[in-house]
Amino acid sequence: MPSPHAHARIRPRRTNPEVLIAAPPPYHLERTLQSGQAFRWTLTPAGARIAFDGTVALVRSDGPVLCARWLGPPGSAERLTRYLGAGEPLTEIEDALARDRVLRRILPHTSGIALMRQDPWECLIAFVISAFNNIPKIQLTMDRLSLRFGDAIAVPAGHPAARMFPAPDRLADATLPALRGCVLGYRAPYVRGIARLVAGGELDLGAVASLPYAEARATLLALPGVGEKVAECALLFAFGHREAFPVDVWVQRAVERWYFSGRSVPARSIRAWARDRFGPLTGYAQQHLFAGVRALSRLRN
DNA sequence: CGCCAGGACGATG
DNA sequence: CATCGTCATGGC
Repeated sequence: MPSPHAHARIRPRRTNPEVLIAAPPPYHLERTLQSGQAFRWTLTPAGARIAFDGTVALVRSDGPVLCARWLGPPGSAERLTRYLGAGEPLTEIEDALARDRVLRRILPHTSGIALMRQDPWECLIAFVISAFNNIPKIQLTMDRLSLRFGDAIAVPAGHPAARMFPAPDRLADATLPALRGCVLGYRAPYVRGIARLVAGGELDLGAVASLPYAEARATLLALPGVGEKVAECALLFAFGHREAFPVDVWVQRAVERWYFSGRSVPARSIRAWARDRFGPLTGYAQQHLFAGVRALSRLRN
């Protein structure tokens, strides 16, 4: 007859151990997750949660480290680190950005934002959905797609059920009404069109990832529902091309107001200007301008 | 209720 | 090549 103590010893542990990920200051987890790069995170008092890499990651910030725990099968700390941009040399980056008079003023409100390295497929679809849309509804659509078409991930009792973002073949086989049920609206054929190209092997996103910026950009621009802005977002947030500079309405207003005395400048000119002005930090400059102008807007309203 | 949303697309000048 | 109306639907 085993004692209660012995029983406790052989009982499998209910939770995976925590993994510590170095994220030295100024790295700022919440700012990074809320900077409009990713749309499938859930922020809770216990930390930020996402279905990622075949499991569920729960991450919280604790000083110079991130404490990560997998609620599903054990995942890869290395891939999570890369995803979160925790290894980015932010001190060096922000010191350089602060030489710009505008960014120097913005940085106190946006410092710590890291550029992420998301999954190209998911990121590309997220920004196709982002077109003529608002952020809460982008999140809603991504969640509904996952709920309807994604694989379930087993999590311990007490945690909300989780599903992966659906693989390309899942969306390729979906009917348009089913996709519209995920509030995709008029973008449904775009999403399914890209899904079919990937599932059919005509578009190899892994191969695109090894292309230089200009060629990767041209490849993305040929896809349905992908214009200049969406392509730049995928290039910056998933493919790691730091010279990308997505110009949305917010960034356009910010640049026109803060650098061009308020006169209107075409988006193409702004991109060229940014690349010339910020060089290898172009993508970071954009991310701080976007976060900065939105923070100021929220402050006024 | 009316306006808006991290734009893309096709049709016109 | 620049401009312009249109697009589906939930937030706010």
